[in-house]
Amino acid sequence: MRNVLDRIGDKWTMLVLMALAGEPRRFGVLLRMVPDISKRMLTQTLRLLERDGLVTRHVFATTPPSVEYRLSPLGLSALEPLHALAQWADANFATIRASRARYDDGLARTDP
Amino acid sequence: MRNVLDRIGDKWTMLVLMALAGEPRRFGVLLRMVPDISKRMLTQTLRLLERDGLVTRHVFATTPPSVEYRLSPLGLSALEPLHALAQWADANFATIRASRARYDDGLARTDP
DNA sequence: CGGTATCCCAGTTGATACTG
DNA sequence: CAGTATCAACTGGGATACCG
Repeated sequence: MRNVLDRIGDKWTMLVLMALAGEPRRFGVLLRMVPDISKRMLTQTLRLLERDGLVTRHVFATTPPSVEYRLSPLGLSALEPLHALAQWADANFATIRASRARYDDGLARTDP
Repeated sequence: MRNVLDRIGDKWTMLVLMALAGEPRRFGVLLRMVPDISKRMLTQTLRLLERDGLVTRHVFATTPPSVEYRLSPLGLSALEPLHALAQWADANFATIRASRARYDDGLARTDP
């Protein structure tokens, strides 16, 4: 189970999964959708998701070639708990930011 | 939001949070509960959770001193989506393992 | 007991360049 | 377009030692 959570919890997986929600996307589109991800990391993340069976890869023999990635049913099912988490994060973002500011301020005032 | 998700998605946070579910725990207990975590990492994780307001720290002036950590209401609320995710991981662990094996086997057979 | 301070290596990532 | 290859830089985190 650690293995599964580790994959989902890595820096890019969740973002990629969410970028694939709804529609299948092409490589280049994903690259533009996920902020700051590099080709290298996008490729790696997609391969790992494919390996885990969360994403499927479809190559179209056009020129230039286009490759589409889409969520498998398993990948789709993962989106539910992931959305719940994202919603939680979104709902409590401000609170957490405030808590951080208070904490950091507390350190700053007692130390210098 | 990335900042929030990054914290939750790191190697230890989720494990520590879940170890704190239900009861408050002392430092040493957490150290033993979370497999393979070091003092250094446990301390760091707890500080970050405290900073984010998910965990509160309570010092008891006994000898030797004891320190208890407990989930704040915010931390408690985080547990819900986290449990949903853990349940998903648990439910699909076998499927994913199988997918990985199939994928790795496919690579192994076509390459050597 | 519950930390903090250092050191340091291994693995991850970003940049860059090249290819089918 | 959709990758792969290579290499340097950065960083997480383990090991270890010491402190209140």
